[in-house]
Amino acid sequence: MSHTSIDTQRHSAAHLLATAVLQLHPEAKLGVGPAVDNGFYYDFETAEPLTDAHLKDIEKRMKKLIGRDVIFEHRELSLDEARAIFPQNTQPYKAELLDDLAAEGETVVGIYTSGDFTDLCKGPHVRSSKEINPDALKLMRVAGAYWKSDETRPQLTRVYGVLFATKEELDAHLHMLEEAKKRDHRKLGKELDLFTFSDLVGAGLPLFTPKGTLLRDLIVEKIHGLQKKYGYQKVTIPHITKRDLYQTSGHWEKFGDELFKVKGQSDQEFVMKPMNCPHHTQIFAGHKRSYRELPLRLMETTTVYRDEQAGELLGLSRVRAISQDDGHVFCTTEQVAAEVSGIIDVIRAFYTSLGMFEEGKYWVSVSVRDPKTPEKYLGDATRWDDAEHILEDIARKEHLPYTRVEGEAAFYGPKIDFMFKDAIGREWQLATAQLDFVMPERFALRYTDASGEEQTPVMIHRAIAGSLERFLSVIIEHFAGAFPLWLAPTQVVIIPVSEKFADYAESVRAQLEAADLRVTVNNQSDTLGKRIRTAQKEKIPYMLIVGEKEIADSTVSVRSRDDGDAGVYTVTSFIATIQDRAQ
RNA sequence: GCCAUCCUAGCUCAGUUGGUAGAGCGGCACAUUCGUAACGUGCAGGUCAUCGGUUCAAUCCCGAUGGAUGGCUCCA
Repeated sequence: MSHTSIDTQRHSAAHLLATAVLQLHPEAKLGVGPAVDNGFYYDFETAEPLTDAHLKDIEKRMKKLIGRDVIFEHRELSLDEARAIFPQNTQPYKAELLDDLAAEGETVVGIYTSGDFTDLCKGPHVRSSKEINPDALKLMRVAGAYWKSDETRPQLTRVYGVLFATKEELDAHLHMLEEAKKRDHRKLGKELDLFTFSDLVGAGLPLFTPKGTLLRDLIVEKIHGLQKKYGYQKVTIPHITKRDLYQTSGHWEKFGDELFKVKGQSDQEFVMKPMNCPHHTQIFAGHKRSYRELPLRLMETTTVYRDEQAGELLGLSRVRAISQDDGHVFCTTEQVAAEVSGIIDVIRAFYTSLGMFEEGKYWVSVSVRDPKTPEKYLGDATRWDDAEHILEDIARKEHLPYTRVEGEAAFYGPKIDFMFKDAIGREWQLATAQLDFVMPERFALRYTDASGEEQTPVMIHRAIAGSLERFLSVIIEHFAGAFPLWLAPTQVVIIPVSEKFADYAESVRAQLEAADLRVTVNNQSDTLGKRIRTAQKEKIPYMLIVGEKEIADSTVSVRSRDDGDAGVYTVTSFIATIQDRAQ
């Protein structure tokens, strides 16, 4: 009977994992092995690389150990005693941890022994391995991981396992992973024909099909509609620029490696734009500005290009050509709070329309400086303090579920980021509002205030969907491809029972199109059942079946993607029923 | 970029312990004209990711490159 917490069991399982690996690789050098969400891991450096093929054997050995009633015993040792157990030559990582502890002023360290395995460890642990349920344990995969998460240090092999209290919980977890796989946007993007990749075009460069492009346009139009009353104006900028722009903005120094370089006929070197803000500042700088023009709100949906590390790319979630619904507000310090509130209004309205703005489905990061590394941020400290306070105040007033996260600020200012989860719980930043006191200064932006003095405006960067690619990946998974009516690429498919009713189908199509609905007719010679199945797999919200019965009184038989048979409607009453949800 | 695994038809996947390959779905043709999740028959479609090496012979073994996946690092 176990009275220890599942986290304790997971941590102990990590020790058993190390024990099992040492049986196979007595020379293995050990890193660390903590409990994590749903399980545990341990990092190893072995002479022969550990691979997935070894997992079965290791898992079997772990289960054997569990059955053997291994007792976990705790001891406190002096540093020197511990160093004798973890000598530099055979266990350099443990030895380094001991050095770290010594540097922190520790004089005694905790040691746990379980069977013939001894580890440097604070605990706590189970008393006996029997407290762990072997049927609820599974090793999942191996992965590389840098020692101390530092890419300049050696890379160890990390073995991940999951552990629960019961086999039922393990099965439920594995089932959840299966379900998540089914709604993976990479799979659905292919099945629903939304986007594709080409080896000839390159990694991280998605190609959007007509349906995928429709989705993008619908999203962008929705955002435009919601923010109409906030006074944004569309602008257009070229996709390349001289490097001078980023040398002035400060981006060159920080992100030079990730810029795509472009050369023309002259020696002049251009770069693909990795962001739009510097360009937008030059629109502000285009002529003398008065305080009467502020806030000046510019926006544009446009693509930026970033040479992301190859290993970082992931479907649409992380790409090299990133389409942003990017906006920049130039305003006075006094206007900042109202402007940010307005942005949050739009974010709230937009995500509410998708059912994603619900408690527990998102959280908000008030991203501020890391006080330990002030050199990473540009601009003077007082302005930073003010800006961070403004954002936190707004988050509080707007009742957002926010957390202050140190070290997440951009180098030019603090920000509010809206974080949403995908199908398997990975979090993605979508909407954002970022304050910037630095860039206006660097570009020497000025406006004339009411008393005729020149002043520097504040700049606010904002995105509602963020990266359209990332946004699409999240909503494809959120809806498992079954988009709400207004977002469905095809909203209605008309299925005539047989070819004899094709003319009627066409007349129904014309009526629906006149009502601005996106409609297709499926006239293929497949059976009715087959065409319904096809529509269902394409996740088209409504199927209208028309045949002899319907022609007689100008009706359609409605089948809903989500609820099945929905009854008979006249064409006009069907349109009236769905029209509100269709736009 | 790093570690590991992987790449066979448009898609999902079999297969060959080295003798140049198959299925289902999809596509096309014919047939069918059907009442709420798969009618039937036939055909087309692959230098087995690319390039190089070993070999009498490579889709299979080795290497490089490209791409994908799971992590790590990074993310304006």
